[in-house]
Amino acid sequence: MSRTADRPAQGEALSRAVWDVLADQGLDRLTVRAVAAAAGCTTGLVMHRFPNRRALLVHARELLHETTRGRVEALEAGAASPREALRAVLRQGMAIDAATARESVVWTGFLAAAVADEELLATHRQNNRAWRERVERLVAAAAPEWPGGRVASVTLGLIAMTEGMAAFGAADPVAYPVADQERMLDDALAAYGLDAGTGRRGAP
Amino acid sequence: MSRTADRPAQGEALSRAVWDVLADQGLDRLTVRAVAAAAGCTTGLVMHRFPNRRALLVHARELLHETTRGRVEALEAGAASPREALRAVLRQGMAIDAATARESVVWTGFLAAAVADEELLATHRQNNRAWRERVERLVAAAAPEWPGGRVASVTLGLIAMTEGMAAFGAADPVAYPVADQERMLDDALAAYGLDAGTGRRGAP
DNA sequence: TGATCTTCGTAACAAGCGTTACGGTAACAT
DNA sequence: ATGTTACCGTAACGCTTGTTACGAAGATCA
Repeated sequence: MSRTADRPAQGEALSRAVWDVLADQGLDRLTVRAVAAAAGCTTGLVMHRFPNRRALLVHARELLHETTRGRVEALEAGAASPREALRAVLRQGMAIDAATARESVVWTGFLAAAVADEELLATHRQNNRAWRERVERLVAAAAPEWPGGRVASVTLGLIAMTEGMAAFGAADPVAYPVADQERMLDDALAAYGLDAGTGRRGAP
Repeated sequence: MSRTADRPAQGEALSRAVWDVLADQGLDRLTVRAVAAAAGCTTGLVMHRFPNRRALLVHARELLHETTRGRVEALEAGAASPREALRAVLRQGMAIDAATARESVVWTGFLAAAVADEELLATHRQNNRAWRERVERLVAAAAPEWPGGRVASVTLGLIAMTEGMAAFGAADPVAYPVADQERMLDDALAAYGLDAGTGRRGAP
């Protein structure tokens, strides 16, 4: 990287470098030197843009949050019905392509790192609760006649299921192909009475 | 630890030390010195019992596998019916007490470490596939009339759900109390037609 | 064109890591 | 009681890490 190309492109390259190292080397290998090597620069530039190593972590954490949030909101806005919106949002939470599989790996890494890091743990809880509330709104819109208790329980089942599936699929894509993941989701939605085909629960 | 107390007790204390460090300090803090400090000895003893750091990891990994396998087999053997066996086995996979929550933390740590460790990744896939096959047998026994495709899909939904629930519950026990986890599991089993109350699917 | 300032590469530091080698001490056999 | 053996604490090595300080090179403006 030459001297002073342009700031935003450099910042983006650095973000991608952080993301790359985190995704295919793990969180404990996210060293300043590894990020510099992935970005094609030296540690001087990295330490000039980030005050310390922790700033790299929180930056990647925000990157993960913004990426998923943007995709989820686009899917939610572009869905034809509440039930299709619910399905699309849950689907992107699994490991259905290279991007989501990488996100699952990074997410798992942050979850593991949150054990010994109070700040990462706090942001995890905040994002996770926001995610649950979002899916709860989608479930409530997909089944307006349900009482709150059922909405909460079904939401919990769905987000836990997709989260676990993302972990499984990312760690063993051969054993958990995309078609199996999608069938699992559709079967679960149908079992809960949330399949898009039938308009309301119990209707033919 | 005094000199030459007795070998098995010392080995067990060392195993517990490895487990403790792993559970409440994370995998990247699992250093030889940290294990020695947790066991109340020096690094000399640790390096005498384990050839290198990796041996600590594989030891803890086997410990995790043996612990869960023993508990699962005991629950399966002591269950009154196939459906109760299924429920009991799935229930222990969530974060329902201090022990299972710790196991979930350790499991997440190993999953995150498997990103950059081919051997850990291989053992993860092996254990995970064995786990899926076990639950598939339980589901098939709980619903003998189901075709294989439905057994596989429902099994996948159940193991993904409990795995994600374990991760959520371990990271945020306040937001995911045990009662909510159990209700989620029971609601899911009922939605799939696997609740213990009704003998067979659709029967009153 | 030359002064100045921002930008970033280079180099070094202390700290912590895995690992190894060595010496001392407890246990055991005779 | 004494020699032998196995066990384990001590200390050091080389390596990697985060972090800091310094200097050079290009951009900016007069």
